[in-house]
Amino acid sequence: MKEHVAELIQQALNALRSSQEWPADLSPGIQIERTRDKSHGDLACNIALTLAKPLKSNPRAIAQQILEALPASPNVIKVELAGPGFINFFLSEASNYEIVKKVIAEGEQFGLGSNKEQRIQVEFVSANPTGPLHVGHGRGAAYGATVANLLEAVGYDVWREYYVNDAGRQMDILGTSVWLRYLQACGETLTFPSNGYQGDYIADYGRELLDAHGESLRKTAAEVFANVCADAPDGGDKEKHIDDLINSAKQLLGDDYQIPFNKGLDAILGDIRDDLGEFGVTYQEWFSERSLTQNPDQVSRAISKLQENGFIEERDGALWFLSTQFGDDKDRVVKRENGQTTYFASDIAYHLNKFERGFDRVINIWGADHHGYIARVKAALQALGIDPERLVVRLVQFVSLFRGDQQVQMSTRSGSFVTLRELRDDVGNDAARFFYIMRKADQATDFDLELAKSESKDNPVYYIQYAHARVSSILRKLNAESGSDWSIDAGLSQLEKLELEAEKDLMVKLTRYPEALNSAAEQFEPHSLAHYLRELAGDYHSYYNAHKILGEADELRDARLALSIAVQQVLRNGLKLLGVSAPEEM
RNA sequence: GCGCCCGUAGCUCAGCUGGAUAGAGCAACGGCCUUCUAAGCCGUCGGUCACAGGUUCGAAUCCUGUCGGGCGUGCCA
Repeated sequence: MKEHVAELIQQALNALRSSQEWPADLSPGIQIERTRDKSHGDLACNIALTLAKPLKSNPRAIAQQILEALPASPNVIKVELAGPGFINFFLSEASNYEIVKKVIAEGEQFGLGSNKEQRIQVEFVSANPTGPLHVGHGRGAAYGATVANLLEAVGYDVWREYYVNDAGRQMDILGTSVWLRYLQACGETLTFPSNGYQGDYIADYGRELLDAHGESLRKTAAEVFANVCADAPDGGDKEKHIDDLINSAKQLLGDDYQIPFNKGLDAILGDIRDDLGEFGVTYQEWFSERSLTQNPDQVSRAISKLQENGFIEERDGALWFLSTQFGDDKDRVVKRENGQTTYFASDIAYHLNKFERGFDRVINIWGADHHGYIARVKAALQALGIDPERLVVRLVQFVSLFRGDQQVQMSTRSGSFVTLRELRDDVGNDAARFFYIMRKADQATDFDLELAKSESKDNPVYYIQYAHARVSSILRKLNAESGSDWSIDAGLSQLEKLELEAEKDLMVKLTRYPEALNSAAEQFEPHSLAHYLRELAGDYHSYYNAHKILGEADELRDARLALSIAVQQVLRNGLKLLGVSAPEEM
């Protein structure tokens, strides 16, 4: 309908231009808005206000001219000039009924966009596979999955990807931790490094390794700790201590070092994958960081490419990427003095790889603590000749858990963090998915566990689901009472019986769904869709409470049922995109 | 120090990218069930949009500064 009215305005402008009254090169963008106040009609256009300056004329006078040039339309019953120069459109009742027919006809397809022929990659979560996901990762998971769903819904070709950091020192620490636990399981006596992974699950992996491989990987504690620097509690350096242990493991095990390393990696990654799967979060690809360095070595190639383009400089034996030339705060090391490439170098290679795979746009969803990386990654893209605008980075802020007004203390360091799985077990997947995305992602948020679990209108998830279930409930009762003397077609042919203000409001709200979906997708802001659904549910609850459906005359009953089913359909479509179930009964 | 994000009702947050009289939900107070689920509905109360300037027909929204809060700022990953 917005498009229709915009078209009317466009025709009026064309007419005014061709009649020589206005300059021909005038081509303003036409904005049509929904009015906030009903006395302003249904739709409003501010075109006269924006034209006031270029035309050097009074906005009301311009609006008057447009109004006179406006072609008639069956959908518009009245057009008014109001306020400083707004043109207000009052739509016909019939135009509202169309939406009910459309929703019913399109069903699950209602609101979906057509193919936009653009490929978008969405990379999200990408937590290091060194332990279970915690509630912070959960927000990234819910947000990323929903953004991907929304983009897909409006017509983009979406590729969901998890970047697996399966290379680098952290993973070596993990592999070595697993091996040391294995040695303990074999009966070796040793002091576990203070900087190793302390979690109980690591000890489980050690035991499983013993079950699977017997003592083939066993070395004596004395050998392992032979040339290892003292740990911090013994007055040494914990970083040096763990690095020495890693080297010791690599030397003593040779190729077998891969066994405990992969044991840790596979077990944890498998757990993460299960966790996300249960949460309704799936990927097209789990992209291995290690694969970047293996035939061909894409990290070296990326560095060479930067070098060819003249953005690499050697300093103090290390290779630096001159990111300051693209607005970064300081230059960044890509290859260390010891010859090892940095994590950032892998990141450059990964992003080059993404664009070489042909994605038109790439969206990275990162934790807020990574925001310092945006400038340097964009700098690298620019240096590689890729338009940095094609990379969108969205940051997800932290989550604080509350139980009522009591904050749940969490600290990654002490290992007392709450895992995503614990959260899901506690409040359920639906509430978790919804609560995670109901706030703007770039804003820190409080997650009230008590509220998420409560079965009352205070809980927005239940509130929306309940509206959906209510419609099912009516239909159940209808079937039980009157059997089959009802059909949706009968309802659709009686829509003119819907003359209540509340019914019009509902229909207008339904027409807004595609707009809400589109805007949520393009802005990467799923929270706005969540708000929309809550409003729609609220309108329906009000309506339900004030007006009977069953027991009214057949024509009216059928019309109201059709409207109810349309509302239910939209609620279901929206909830599906958010990853929340739409129950038939509560 | 520098960079990014934020500041809207007592609380948690929206505000359709510059529009008309700033909106919801909690909380508080007062109503509504012999009627399709009261897991709900209706009403009342509540605001110097942190502050000060600027841009223009028009600013919570854009620009500058101040104050206050969060995060980041490794030859770590």
